[in-house]
Amino acid sequence: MTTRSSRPTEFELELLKILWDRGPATAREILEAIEERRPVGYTTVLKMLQLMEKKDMVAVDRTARSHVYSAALERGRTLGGLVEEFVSRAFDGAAEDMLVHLVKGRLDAEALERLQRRLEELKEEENRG
Amino acid sequence: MTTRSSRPTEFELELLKILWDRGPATAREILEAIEERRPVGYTTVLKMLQLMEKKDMVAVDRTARSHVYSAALERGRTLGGLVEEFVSRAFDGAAEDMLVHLVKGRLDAEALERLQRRLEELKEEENRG
DNA sequence: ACGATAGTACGAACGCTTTCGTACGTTCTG
DNA sequence: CAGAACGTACGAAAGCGTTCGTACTATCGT
Repeated sequence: MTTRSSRPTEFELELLKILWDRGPATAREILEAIEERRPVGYTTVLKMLQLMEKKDMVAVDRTARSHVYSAALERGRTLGGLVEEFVSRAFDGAAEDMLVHLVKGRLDAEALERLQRRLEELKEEENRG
Repeated sequence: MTTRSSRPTEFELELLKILWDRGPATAREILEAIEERRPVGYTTVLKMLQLMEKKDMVAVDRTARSHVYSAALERGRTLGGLVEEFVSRAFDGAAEDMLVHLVKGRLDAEALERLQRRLEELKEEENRG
């Protein structure tokens, strides 16, 4: 029975991405990472982390005075779940329909080339595995 | 000045998709379409449509007693905007990273083939346009 | 030693989406 | 034509995510 990995909200995902990128961090460090992009209060971040702990989205090391938080959800699985949900919500699960939108306007010719190569690799993997 | 097409919420998108698929419809018809999947109250749907009218997401024809609603947002533009937002939110805009998740587990070998052909077309379009 | 600084905990409120009850008007039907 | 059935309008509240103020405790510097 696979663990019911809960769906992170927007803010939760923002925090998780920071933890995935930078590894374990204190509330203040996380705050500073967020503040590079937008203003936010320290207690807001802290509260969020506390709520996420209750949801088992982050783990906390309380040995030091400044608690150290780390992501408790696996990156690939979490993002995969979000993609899955989004495709189902917006395209009734038709991943290919989404692809068109993804390519249109977002990828130039070079990116398309790279993408095609990547697909070629994935296809071979699929043929093997 | 590109029109600020507002982002539909989950429920709003559900209604829009029904209108895109089936064309103009009354509240009751829309209700029935939703009820094929989940229970919902008639006035809930109606209220939603009224709110969406205020946001210019649907247009209403009030000539008949049963008002007839139709989507006021263009399908491609709306879905494209949602994709854009999602990729930016979850992958910091790296559409290719998302691709991997999309392909993994969701697309089999045949779908990959189709996808590659579709990409080929898109690439040619891009070369021209 | 004690004021300043930095940390945690948490209640409370706000905004947004969703949901429905209720009031009221119109149309159909026997 | 009276009552049922069907339709719209809308206030109100519940649920959720986010935000912050405030209270409290621990540590640091002089």
